[in-house]
Amino acid sequence: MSAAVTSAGTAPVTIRAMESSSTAPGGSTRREATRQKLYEAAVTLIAEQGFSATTVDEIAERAGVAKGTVYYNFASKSVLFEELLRHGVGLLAASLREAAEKTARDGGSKVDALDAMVRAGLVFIDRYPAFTQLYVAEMWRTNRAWQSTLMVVRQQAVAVVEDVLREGVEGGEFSDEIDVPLTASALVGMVLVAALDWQSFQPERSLDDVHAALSRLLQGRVSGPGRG
Amino acid sequence: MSAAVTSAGTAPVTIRAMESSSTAPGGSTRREATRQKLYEAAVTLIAEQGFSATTVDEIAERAGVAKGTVYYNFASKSVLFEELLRHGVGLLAASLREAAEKTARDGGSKVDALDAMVRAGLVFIDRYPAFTQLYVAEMWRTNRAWQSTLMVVRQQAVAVVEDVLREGVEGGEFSDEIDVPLTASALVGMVLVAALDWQSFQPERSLDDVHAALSRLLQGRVSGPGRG
DNA sequence: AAATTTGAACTGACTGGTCAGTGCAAAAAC
DNA sequence: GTTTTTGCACTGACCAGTCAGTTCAAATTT
Repeated sequence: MSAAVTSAGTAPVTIRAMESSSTAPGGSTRREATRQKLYEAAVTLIAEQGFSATTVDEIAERAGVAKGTVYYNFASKSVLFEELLRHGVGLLAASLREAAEKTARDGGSKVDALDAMVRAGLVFIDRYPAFTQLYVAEMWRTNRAWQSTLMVVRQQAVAVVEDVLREGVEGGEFSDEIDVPLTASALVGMVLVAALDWQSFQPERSLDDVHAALSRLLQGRVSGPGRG
Repeated sequence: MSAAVTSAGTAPVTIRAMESSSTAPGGSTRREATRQKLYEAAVTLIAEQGFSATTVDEIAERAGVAKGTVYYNFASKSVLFEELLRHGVGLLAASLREAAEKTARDGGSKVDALDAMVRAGLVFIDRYPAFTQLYVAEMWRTNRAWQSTLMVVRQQAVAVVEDVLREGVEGGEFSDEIDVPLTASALVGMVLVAALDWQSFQPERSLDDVHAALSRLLQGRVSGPGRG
């Protein structure tokens, strides 16, 4: 095994991008706009073709920017990709946490919180389908340079689900027999795959429709005869 | 009930089992052995690195074969990959169908059938983790040459789940309100993601353990005492 | 049964092309 | 006047696919 983690020495590249638009602290917004364009170009291209099959020239062209600009803004193709990952998952995690917290504020149960998070997940995937594709495609790869980035990024999202499950167990709402990490994974997988299939094969269906079907599954309302 | 159906009864599925003898025009055993070696080399490399990042030279080297041999046996890199996909999903679909049919023969309910299929899925992923990784990574890509192969291949596996759900609805065991295709997707996703996370992050856990956790979720036994 | 032929299977150096990343002078934006 | 972007030529590595030549076991001939 080589495990050649060569140049881990470089200074951490500034991870701004997320809070972009609001309150410019003397910094240039122009640069942020360029980076944003590059993110958007890269995310769709990589989702369609994969990282390796996507060229920097393509990204630059779709972003309407010169190739040199890509390298002025990002140290390398992989760095661009890693920052894109962090950027996207940051949005997702924030959205999930927001959904869970709102439910808590409104006095909802933990199942309600999970349900709200399922919906938030669907909304996110509906809004950023390319990012979701890309995430799924790269998540379980071993041996990749950005392995550690992915781990961090995954944990950020899954942890929110785990937290709600754990609170549910502690509060007696969920059986203390449940396996929190595994159940969280399974729930994430349920939403992820159902949503991707929805986007890919039945894009005309409404979000509410899909949400209703997943809610039913989540709440164990699958068994039992129909009204006929 | 369910759960106790260990893999003892199922026939061990070996990759070799698929082609073995029949349908060979030249009837050469040597050639089949070479192709098998190439499949095995390709599946792990592509799972690790992705299709585009994996070179034909690497595949040949790992298979212990010259590069020319790859092209003697397959028309191109993509063709090798497509045949690999068909090969693997054939095994999975057969395994799922077998599990469902055995449950039916034993007079089990449809929930039992689903549970048996969850287990069969886990067994498959446990045995061929690389194939599973690769499948997930390529499934939802648009724009790829083997798009149609993937569709066929996906349908082969998902259809088995859909069939069981549909039969369950018709027999009154499941609510006729459920959305069959979407629920099937969600169930597949649940198993897929939970299993991949298991393999990636907690490989020391037993299959029974993981199966038990998923069974609980499947049967809606998540909510605790008090039925909050 | 030894010598010879056959051809499927395999080999690996080679080719034509692609692509990440560089370098830099000039323009544009701020 | 500093920061950012542009445009474009260039390099060096890498890679899919090719092809003329080799291997060897079985078939055929002697």
